[in-house]
Amino acid sequence: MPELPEVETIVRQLRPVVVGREIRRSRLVHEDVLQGVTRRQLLRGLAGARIVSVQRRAKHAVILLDRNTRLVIQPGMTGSLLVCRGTPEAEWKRYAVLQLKLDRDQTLIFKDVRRFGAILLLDADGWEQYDARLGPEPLGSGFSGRQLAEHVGVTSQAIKKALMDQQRLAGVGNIYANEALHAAGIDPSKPANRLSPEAWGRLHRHLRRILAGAIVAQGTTFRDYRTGTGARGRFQFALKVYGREGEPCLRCGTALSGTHSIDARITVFCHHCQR
DNA sequence: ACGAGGTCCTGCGAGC
DNA sequence: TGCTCGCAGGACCTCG
Repeated sequence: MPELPEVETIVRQLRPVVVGREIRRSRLVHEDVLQGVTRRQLLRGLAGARIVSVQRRAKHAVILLDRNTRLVIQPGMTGSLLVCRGTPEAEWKRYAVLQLKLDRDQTLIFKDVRRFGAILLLDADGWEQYDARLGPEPLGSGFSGRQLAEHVGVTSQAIKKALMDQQRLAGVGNIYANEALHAAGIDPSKPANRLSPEAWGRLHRHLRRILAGAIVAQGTTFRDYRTGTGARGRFQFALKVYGREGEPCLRCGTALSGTHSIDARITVFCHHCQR
């Protein structure tokens, strides 16, 4: 389940390989991942285009083409973006959704087993609207605890749900929301608008620390996630709560609780440390 | 504006 | 051994 650190890892690896490359051939295997674009429009939009840059926004990879259009890939839960030279291994091709043959013998593959992911092709206006619907980047320079509170703390929703709302804050999903709330000692079910300024400060600090650390570790591979070269991340070894339901809290020893009561997603927390 | 719940899709593992 | 079923959940949708 690629979140901010996973997608950041992927785009950092893709960037040196694919920037400047020309798309020679495109193959779209599944159309159900297309959003707001038809097969014909996509293939025509990609044919012969040159890749200008590869960026990340929220949990999405954004490939800028020399026609001022952007190929946006949302990996969803099980999506991976992979590059290789020559022929990709069979495992990559098996669940390929989109395969791009580039010059210099490079291949870029978007594979997605469950196809919860999405592919968009946006013009400048479309991108502006897309970008505007996403909240601020938590690792952006100048992103403060105060800004976090202003964007996330304006709702009575559970803080965990609000944290994962991409319109309020970009890039945080279930794993890092669980981790950050535990590190900050905040009850995931607490209404977001009831956090104290001190709590926002702690959450801001720990969220950024955890996201940055996860990028260094090249992300969390729980099941499907792979880096841009097909390797596993290493942050799963640094997780303090996610996947540790029933095991002792590493801070106080209390058995960690697990619940699906917030947004129907697994929430793991320490009822002793998180108030 | 909120929570609850459904939808998309497939692999995997638990349980019978 | 072989089957069914629940679970994993990002983004989006409807309903009350």
